[in-house]
Amino acid sequence: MPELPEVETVRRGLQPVFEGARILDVEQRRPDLRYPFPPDFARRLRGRTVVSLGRRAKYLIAHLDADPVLICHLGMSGSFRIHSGAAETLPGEFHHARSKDEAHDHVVFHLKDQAGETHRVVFNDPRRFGFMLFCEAASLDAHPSLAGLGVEPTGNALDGPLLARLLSGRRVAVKAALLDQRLIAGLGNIYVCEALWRAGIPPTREAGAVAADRALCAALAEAVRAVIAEAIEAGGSSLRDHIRTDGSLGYFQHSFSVYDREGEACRRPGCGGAVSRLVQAGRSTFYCPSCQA
DNA sequence: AAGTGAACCTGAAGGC
DNA sequence: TGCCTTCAGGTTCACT
Repeated sequence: MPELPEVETVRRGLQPVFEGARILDVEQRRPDLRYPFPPDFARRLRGRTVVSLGRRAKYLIAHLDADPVLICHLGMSGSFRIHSGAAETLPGEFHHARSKDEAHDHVVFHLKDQAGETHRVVFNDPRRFGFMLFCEAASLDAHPSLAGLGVEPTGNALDGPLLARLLSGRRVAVKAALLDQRLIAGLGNIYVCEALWRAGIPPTREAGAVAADRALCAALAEAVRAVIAEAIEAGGSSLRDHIRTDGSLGYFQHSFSVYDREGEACRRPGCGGAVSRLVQAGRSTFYCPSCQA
């Protein structure tokens, strides 16, 4: 699912419920997701207070009042739902068949916020590519999941000259380079396609060739930052099962220019081309052969 | 070393 | 209706 804008949308949705809240209890309903849960997962979280909920690339990072730090990744299909207020129906209480969706509710956090309100935060992940890990606060930056990550495409850090340095000398297609989390951290298949379209760059062009063109690098850096900023502003996209923490849908999908639009008209004014699909490194690339040439 | 493809897992969608 | 194949937002690992 989730690329950086979706993870940031989730973070913003969870923040008011998590930050300052005490973790009353954690239900861990299976031994593993993508990886096994850490030993004593629920026990180590119980009683902790959440100091802050941050994000690095596509990782959510919950800092607690004492070790450990909780690192969470949504994988392809992970999502959080918040149920606030008084005790609700417990699963099975009325002998309702558990819905198919509920079968993928893998973790439930029981929280009490500073105002004394209680919340249940449910992590659901049908494909189970998501994961939750612990890390000691002192060694967070050295954690294997985080240590190699590149620059965030938010803010102003990613500009033309930096992008040129990142792409310089690389023989891979620029599409693959933009997906490489060691270079830019947080881009995924959708927003890479969108950014390349905005900048008018063919996805198959060698990364090093883009690096050699200063104007092109400036345009691509600007396109990456703009598409990410706009998607965050719009509350993330909504593909299939991606939902925000309140259950509403992100709507950036309505402004996709090329992603999942194979055969449809290019949206660049005056272009007149049609969106094509090709496969690079096993993943679909959507682009306009007319204006990305 | 860098780059490609498979694997992880479930569900949705399309063809017949 | 069902059975089959293909495909999906990500990451990691095993190969060339």
